[in-house]
Amino acid sequence: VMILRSRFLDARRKRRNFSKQATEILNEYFYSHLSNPYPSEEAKEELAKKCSITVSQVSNWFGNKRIRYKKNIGKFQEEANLYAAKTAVTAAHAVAAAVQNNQTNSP
Amino acid sequence: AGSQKRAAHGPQQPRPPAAEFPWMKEKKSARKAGPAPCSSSSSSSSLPLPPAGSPADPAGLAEGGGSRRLRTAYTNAQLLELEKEFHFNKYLCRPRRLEIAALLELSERQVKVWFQNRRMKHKRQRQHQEPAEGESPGPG
DNA sequence: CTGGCCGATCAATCATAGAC
DNA sequence: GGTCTATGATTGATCGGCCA
Repeated sequence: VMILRSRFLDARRKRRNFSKQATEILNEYFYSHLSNPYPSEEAKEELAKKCSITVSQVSNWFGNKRIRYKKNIGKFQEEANLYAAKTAVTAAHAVAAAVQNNQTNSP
Repeated sequence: AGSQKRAAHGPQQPRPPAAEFPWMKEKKSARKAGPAPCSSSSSSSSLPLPPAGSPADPAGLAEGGGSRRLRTAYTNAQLLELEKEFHFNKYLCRPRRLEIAALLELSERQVKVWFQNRRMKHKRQRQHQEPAEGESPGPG
């Protein structure tokens, strides 16, 4: 019975999935930073802007994504493959830049 | 000494990092949660009595390092009292906390945590209210 | 050294949207 | 119309840093 549902005041009553474009952007970031998928406050703001959602929603998305990913890595293999391929190109550029930076900055 | 990831050079290996990074390991051991608010005249379950829903009672087997304490589902009455107090002051002093804890049969720690989380939520709600003034629940 | 607060995060759960 | 999964939001509780 919905008698004391009590939750009738929560916002999660009616939620809507993010746009395909937003999910794409978030996933791209997530899988391109799989070694440390913890965007900074600034990065969150940037993502929020690009996805047309709030910073809190970005935080929620990453929080859910991290937990669900590690709880079922196998389930995300396909997705990981998909975005890994997409980010592979970008990664190559990043590596190149890193090498350049590494040479000019040796420990 | 940089922490470069061990990326195998497999041109024909579109295999994802599949590697398990530190963040994938579980954290927050989450040990205790209900240290019993030392109730003298209470032989019944000191734990937050489960509502009609009865969200299970795994607390029974929550001992020995390794067990995960489930999130305590506070009752409507407890939340009501906590919110009432929060409306009165956003911060609690120790004496007051003691009272609330005893009254709701919660530990001081739980009351403290509840207020902290509440304050954070309060702050968050202001963020979506200040930037935009036109707010209408719109029953539809 | 102790204790409270803040900010971020975790982990479980709620409630709904979507697939079948 | 109903079940099962995917997904966003909520929230009790923890971790680390800061400060008196």
